[in-house]
Amino acid sequence: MGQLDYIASRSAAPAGASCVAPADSDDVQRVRAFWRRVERYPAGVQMGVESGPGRGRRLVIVSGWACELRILPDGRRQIFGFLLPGDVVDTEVTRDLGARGVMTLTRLQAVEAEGEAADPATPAERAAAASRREERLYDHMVRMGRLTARERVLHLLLELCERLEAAGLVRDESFRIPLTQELFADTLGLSVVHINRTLKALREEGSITLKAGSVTLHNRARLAVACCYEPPRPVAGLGAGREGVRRRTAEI
Amino acid sequence: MGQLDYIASRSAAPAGASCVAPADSDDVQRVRAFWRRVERYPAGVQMGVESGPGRGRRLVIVSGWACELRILPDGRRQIFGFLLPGDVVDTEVTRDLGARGVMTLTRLQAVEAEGEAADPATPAERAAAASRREERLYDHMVRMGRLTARERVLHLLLELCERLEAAGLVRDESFRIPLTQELFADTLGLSVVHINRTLKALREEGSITLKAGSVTLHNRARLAVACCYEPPRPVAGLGAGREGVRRRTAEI
DNA sequence: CGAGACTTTGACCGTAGTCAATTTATGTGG
DNA sequence: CCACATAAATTGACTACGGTCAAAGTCTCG
Repeated sequence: MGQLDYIASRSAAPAGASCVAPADSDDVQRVRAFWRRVERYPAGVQMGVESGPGRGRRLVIVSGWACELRILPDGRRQIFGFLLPGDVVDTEVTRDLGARGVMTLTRLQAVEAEGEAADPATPAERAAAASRREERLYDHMVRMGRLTARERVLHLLLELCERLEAAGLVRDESFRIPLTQELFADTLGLSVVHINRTLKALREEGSITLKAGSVTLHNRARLAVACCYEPPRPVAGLGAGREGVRRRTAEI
Repeated sequence: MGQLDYIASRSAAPAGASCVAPADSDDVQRVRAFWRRVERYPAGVQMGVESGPGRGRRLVIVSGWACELRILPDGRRQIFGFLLPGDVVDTEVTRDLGARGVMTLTRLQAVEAEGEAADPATPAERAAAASRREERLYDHMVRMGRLTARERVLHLLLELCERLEAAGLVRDESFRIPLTQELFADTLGLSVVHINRTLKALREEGSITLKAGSVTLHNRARLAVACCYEPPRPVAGLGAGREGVRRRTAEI
């Protein structure tokens, strides 16, 4: 992911900065090579359905959002999670149909991840990424199974903020969020109307600012407590005991 | 998993069958060797917390149930899924604390999976198992996010039936289920009281029989339709297109 | 038989869903 | 730059699914 980092830091440079470096420096060559490999997708399309030789690829998102989802036969829709810049879209698993689809939510730029050998990510890094991804699935289940509407929204926003921050896409606790309320609803297992009211309440109580596709979270620490959000553990860390185990596991 | 199969078919033999094979046959030796390796755990304990050299092991469940779960700071509990005979408990991931714990629900027997080399499961089989596991996580999200209480219960029962059937633990569409209503509730994101009423309704409408820790599903095909349950796809299978993609992905 | 865990039931409440109409973007073509 | 078309956001009125509280009934096990 060295190249992505490189590009990211580049584009993060102040817009007005003049670039007067020699046109054939190493950097310039690398950037050009990078952008030549970038693929573009429009918003609202399903990824990874080309069943040709292209399937089974691992794409790294450079910019834009996508989501993993399933649509039930009767039209109900469930979104499992979002794919943000820096995340890997595994087209292999994707074509696994009924189970899970991947859909772009915005225009998207992505580059194919190099093969195992050339991949700058170490096996340990890959494993860590997979582990974090799985943990996000668990978080999402907790959200839908045990949190109230208010908590669900906050919990999701905190996760997104955290991840976008890692991608350098958060400035002053605020970030762009290309989600309609319908997408929120299908993600959190709520109705659009209720999402609307919940957002309204959060705005009115001053917890968040949300307009024109940008969110600001006011006092993340407080919000995290309010919705049982725990930031992803650093790296290793040994497990602590947990209470609350019921004694008898009787029959039904 | 050849050994497990072997044992399973053994214990499935009619209870009254007399065993008069020579006491030192190959089979007998193998069975004895197998049972010598079996570890036993009581019900209601957290697995994989021993942080000694034992952690990071992969145990295959021989008999009994366990579940993966998380407990929130305020006591709310969410169960992510169940581990049944034949499933692998990955103690490695387990000690990853706050994220996910594994708790036995009954007395449990398990054997340590052999290392990569000696493991009779091919890499492809392992991958398939991992993929099926992930798919179950998606199923569970759909359950909690988009299904009604009635549907959630049916959907879960169908999944368990399917899996237990694969393990040879279903007879005449019925199987033993060591879950309290509280466990059901914490799995499906509902309250105990509501689980109770939902089960009552399902019983009264004749969809299921449920008593003394055994369930019978009446007309699985019909029930599957009633709750949008799709049995796990065979193996490969290419993805079909899916409709319902919204046009514009506007801002919030 | 008694204790504790589990199940069941009733009464009542509240969060979230549904339906439908209105308002506000966000485009798009002229 | 404006008019129109369409997607998205809002809002109100009403409903209902599911939660909470509390009490009583069952089942198991020591």
